Amino acid sequence: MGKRVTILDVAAEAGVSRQTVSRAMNDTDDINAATRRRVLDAAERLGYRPSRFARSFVTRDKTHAVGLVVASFRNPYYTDIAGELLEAAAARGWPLMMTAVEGPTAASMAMLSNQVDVLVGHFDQADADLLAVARGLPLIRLEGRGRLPGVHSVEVDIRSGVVEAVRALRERGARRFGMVDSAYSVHSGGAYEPSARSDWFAAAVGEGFTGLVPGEETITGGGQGFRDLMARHPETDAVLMFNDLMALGAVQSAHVLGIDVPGDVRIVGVDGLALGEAVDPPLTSVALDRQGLAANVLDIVEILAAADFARLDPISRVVPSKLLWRKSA
Amino acid sequence: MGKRVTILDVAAEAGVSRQTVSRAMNDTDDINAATRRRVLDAAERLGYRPSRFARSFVTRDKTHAVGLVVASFRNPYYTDIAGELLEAAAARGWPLMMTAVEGPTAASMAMLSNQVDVLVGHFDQADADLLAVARGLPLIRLEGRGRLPGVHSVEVDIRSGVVEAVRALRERGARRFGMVDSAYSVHSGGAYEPSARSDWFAAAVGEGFTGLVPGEETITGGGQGFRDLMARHPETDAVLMFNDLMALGAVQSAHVLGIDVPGDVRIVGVDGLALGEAVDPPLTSVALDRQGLAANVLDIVEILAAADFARLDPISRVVPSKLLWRKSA
DNA sequence: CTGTTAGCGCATTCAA
DNA sequence: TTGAATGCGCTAACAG
Repeated sequence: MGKRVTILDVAAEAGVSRQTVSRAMNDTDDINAATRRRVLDAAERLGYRPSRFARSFVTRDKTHAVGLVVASFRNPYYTDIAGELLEAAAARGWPLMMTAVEGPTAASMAMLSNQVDVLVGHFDQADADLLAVARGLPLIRLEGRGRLPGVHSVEVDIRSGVVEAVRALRERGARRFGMVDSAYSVHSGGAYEPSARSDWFAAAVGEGFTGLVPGEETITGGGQGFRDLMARHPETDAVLMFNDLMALGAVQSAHVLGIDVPGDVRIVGVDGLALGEAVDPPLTSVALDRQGLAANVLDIVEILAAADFARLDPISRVVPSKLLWRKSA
Repeated sequence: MGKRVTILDVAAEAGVSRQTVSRAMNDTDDINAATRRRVLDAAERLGYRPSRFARSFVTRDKTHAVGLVVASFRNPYYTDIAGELLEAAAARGWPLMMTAVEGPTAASMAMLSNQVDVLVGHFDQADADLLAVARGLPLIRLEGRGRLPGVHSVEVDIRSGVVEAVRALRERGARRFGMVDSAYSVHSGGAYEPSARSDWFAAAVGEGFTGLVPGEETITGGGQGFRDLMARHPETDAVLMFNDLMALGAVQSAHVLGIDVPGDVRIVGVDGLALGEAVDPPLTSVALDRQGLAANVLDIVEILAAADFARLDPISRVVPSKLLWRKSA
């Protein structure tokens, strides 16, 4: 592990000053072509590569390095959002870095915090805990609300979409509503606890709510939950699945059970994944406006950048959801 | 937009030396608790945040920053690989950065090249072109072969899996083989050109090859291609779809056409996406060993890191594919 | 426990 | 077109 080859070594090798090497490497025009060639050859010979740290240190250009903490790459919900963010960031010319965490995030965040200017993600932790591991970086919480200075957020209004979905389902003749909820809850200590989503749904439905069953947040879990629901409440003619992944499983289960969708039962998912097109019939869904989400996140980043990423009071945005009416309901 | 708050400002504000500020910020233990408090308060008051550039510059620890160029986040094929890589990198404690490119990659690569030590991706360009935009960084080509120094690669052996699939299909009684190929080809100027995958399939099948039709590399495209194939060659009883995404569409199309899978037609995809579980029947697939892929990539990174990311002669690895036998064939 | 002294490797002034 | 000086902001090594 020999010493690093520096600009000085190249300068000596080529018999020029280090500034000339710098000019050659950065391809500026105020340099003799022959000199450049000679320098470049010397650099090649020595295996010289400029230190990216020294370079970014000295140029100290304004960066907009966004660190994205992705909960899971197995779940298209997150990758769809990541893709949108990446695309939007690239369009603005900002590097976007990602890390995926499936367990405790502290280690990943510490790693990222040395590389970026701001951290974005679907964080579970409380504001204070987040701030503690963020090493002074501002945070943008996705689908949650930040209260403390330095914790900003972009919320997603699923509720209005759920309400609209119920209204639309009623219009089409649905009378008995059931839901398969997520069995997972951050706050409960293992026991199932109805999600906010299920509360909204129950409130919107009012009369005619047949039942609520929990299921794992997977395709298989959704299928299982749907079977449970239909076994306990066979009169159900409209089902809201906690998310599209689970709804995919529900549609598949309906096939197996000989239940016609949407003839016998109307199925609605949440998220609006592109994947909803993969099943027959294509999934109707309370869709998240991902582009709007991404745009809002980057707008906040822009504001933070203008303030040199100082600890500003919380900036909060809300992105409405929209009903994506396909064939399953 | 004022001048940056530096460690010196904080030192002055707190009435200590800059080294003490450094100690307080980095939370080392050789510092008096009261002093640290005072420094931290001063830092907070001034809105001080250490320059990550200066910090990484001066510590100059060995980094293993891997830059991943992802072709598309809409395609689970790439995100599954990205997830695997991310997970494997995190396990080794390396930051992994990603960028998604859906058009020309030069701009993205230039951006990334300032942030990472090595570039990894499914590159379309020729070695020489890659090297030109990589600004001296070594590259790892996924599912391709590097020939020039500095261009390493991890190839995936789909061929053996295809051959094995054909053998297994024959064993189960299949006699007439068709394939829906990808209509997309880098090298053709727009015209359809059979893929290598289709050549292997045709060679493995020999007698009994009914037809080859192109389709777009999407769920819908796969469904369309499958319909085309069955319309032209209704005697087909086994179909290889170019990839799983297209196979998802084929299975869905079969439903619509009243074709029983695998009773009437056996359908095999390629890639082994987790998504294959989403359809009924679950997809049989020539699966890519993603973990093997990720491990090999990181092994190469490790070798490169040991050589300070110099331009080494090509390192090439090959990851075998394995048949994932589910229910569609 | 705290302060002092030295760079890290580069690009950006300036002169020549 | 090239070279000499200067400093970016920080931490490591040593001193006190």
